[in-house]
Amino acid sequence: MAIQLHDTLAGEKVEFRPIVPGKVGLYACGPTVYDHAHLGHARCYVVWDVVVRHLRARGLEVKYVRNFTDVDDKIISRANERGEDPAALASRFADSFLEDMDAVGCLRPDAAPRVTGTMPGIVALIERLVARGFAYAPGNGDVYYAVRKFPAYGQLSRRDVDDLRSGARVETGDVKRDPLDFALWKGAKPGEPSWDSPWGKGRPGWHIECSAMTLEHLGAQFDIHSGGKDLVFPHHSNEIAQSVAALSDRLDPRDFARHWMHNGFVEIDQEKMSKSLGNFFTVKDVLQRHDGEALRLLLLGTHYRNPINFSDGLLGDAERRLAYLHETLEKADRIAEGATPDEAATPWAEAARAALDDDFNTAAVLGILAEAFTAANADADRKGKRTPADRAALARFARDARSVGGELGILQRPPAQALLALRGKAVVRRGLDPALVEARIAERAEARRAKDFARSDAVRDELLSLGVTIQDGPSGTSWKVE
RNA sequence: GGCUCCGUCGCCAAGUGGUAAGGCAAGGGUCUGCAAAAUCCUCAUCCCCGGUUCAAAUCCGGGCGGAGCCUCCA
Repeated sequence: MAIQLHDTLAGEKVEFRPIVPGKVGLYACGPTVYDHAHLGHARCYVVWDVVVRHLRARGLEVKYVRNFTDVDDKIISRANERGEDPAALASRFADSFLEDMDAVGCLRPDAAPRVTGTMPGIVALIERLVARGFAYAPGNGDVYYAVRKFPAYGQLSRRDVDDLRSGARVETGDVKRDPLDFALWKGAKPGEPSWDSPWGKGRPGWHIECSAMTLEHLGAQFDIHSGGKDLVFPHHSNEIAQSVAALSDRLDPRDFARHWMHNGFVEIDQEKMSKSLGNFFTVKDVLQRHDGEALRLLLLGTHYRNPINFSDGLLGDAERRLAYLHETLEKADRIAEGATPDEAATPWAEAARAALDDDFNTAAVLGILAEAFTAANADADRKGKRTPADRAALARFARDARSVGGELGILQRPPAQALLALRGKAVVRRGLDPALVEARIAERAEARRAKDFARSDAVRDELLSLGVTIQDGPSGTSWKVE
């Protein structure tokens, strides 16, 4: 089954063919670590995580590289505001980022290079660009890339250099030869961290780091480069210009990353969530009150290229939906215990994988899962004698649900544990005391034994007013919180 | 101004040439001491107008509405 992906450079969906059969090099632009991760980061890295998981599930050996940008204007200014060392601040937020990504179920990348650890590579690449005539040093300690020298500039974003020029900001006293030229190296200003270079002390520009890090970890040419839609221009356009000019003689944009994938934004009230607009939620804020797997489920409910609106209500829906999935799995496990599933995968699991083959259509997969879960529930609740075949079918369902779930990065915890975690967050949101709830339920059980239904219903109503819903089942009464 | 993209049931959301997945909500059953949960049934012709085609939500043209990029940004 061929994997299709929407390639920004091609402008359409194309068949994915690894450069080296069986192997994939994937680079995702990582965060600039000057603050905690927000939901936009969560979405983006959850998406690339699914890409990695699915490619691996299809038998491909994936090397996943995601960098940390730990040298940057904003890091420096934030550090100065707080009187903190920039490196320490960046390192602190990098740790915070990893913690958040773990919480939403992302696998760690195979390599996580940092700009501060890539200086020799960056300097070498800039030297090469200067030597090949694509970059120039005006003599003030800066080095710029000469955009006009690169014929394919703007191809990724389908922009014409002359159109860009008319909109470009021209600063007075600029040392750039062309307003579009961008900095590869910035001469050090007082009080800034800096590194030695042939042009004096300074630090790299924003874009060159990725060119250097991909070269170091994935080679001159690799399969997939990914990032948020907002990086198409200028960041990724500039990366192409740098890497291709430095490393390819024929100057073909394809000689860097074969394919480019970009994810859509998380929006709040139909507006892009971003730090500059101030309308962002950090992952930590959200996970304080909600479960990471539920957030992940919400993020996977929309195709990765489309915008996704975020609200508490939608997250609550996802949370209830996740509880349903785990409850169903728990039920299936209980019934199927000890049964041996058929080896062959269910048709729906194959359909789910096929949906992932088609540009990682996670939303379609969730639709397919929904039908499978409904059917499993119907089976599990059916009255009467259960045959070995019934139990084998549920065992197969549970196995395949976890297998498909594994490609999405969900449903990997034991259901009971997940349900407890979900309830735990709900308890926090409601400010409830679980011991008190349990005590009231015991009281109600006693009333029910005595057939005192008036009293039992009164207890139930009381709990309901606290947001606690109870369910009487064969093995006792369970409860959950809205 | 240039360049991308989007507009599908009350809400969320797949589908991008072959006659509208799925979820939530809603209404009606089953189950239950009553509930809850689960399950079953019901529930859209795809922003508007033209065109291409045997056939269009899907392609083309024109509107209207919304978003993004062109400056830091996932």
